Amino acid sequence: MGFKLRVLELVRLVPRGKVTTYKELARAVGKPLAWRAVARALAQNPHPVEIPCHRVVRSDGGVGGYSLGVGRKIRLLRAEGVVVERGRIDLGKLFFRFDVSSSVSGDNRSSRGPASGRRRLSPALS
DNA sequence: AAAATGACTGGTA
DNA sequence: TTACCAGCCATTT
Repeated sequence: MGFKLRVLELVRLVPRGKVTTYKELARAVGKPLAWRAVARALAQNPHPVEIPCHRVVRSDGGVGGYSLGVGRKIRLLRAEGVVVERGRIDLGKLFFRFDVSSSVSGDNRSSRGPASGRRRLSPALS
């Protein structure tokens, strides 16, 4: 099975109303530094809406790209309840983390703490 | 075989 | 805060 297929399989596990990142996905497949390749794999997604690749966003909270157009991606996300404002998503609340314990070869190691750490949403709002 | 590519990332300016 | 830049890696030239 190729890298591409593993990525697509994982993306199917992201629940509605939540999002994950290219980076997180890369780690989930066992290649923490391959986010670029992950993005490429998603771009090759043969079935855009069926396989929820629109639930994969940037680590900085940005929406990221989409083969059918970013506008379409945002629309899909909102339809699932994801709040997208000023082109940003609050990963602090909607970030979905893969359960590493149930996959891939043994090289997992602690990599990261809980839900804190990423986030980059502007505090200044109004 | 070697170089370029891209739905990215994190650090610096 | 936004802008730019080097680094990353499976795939494609």
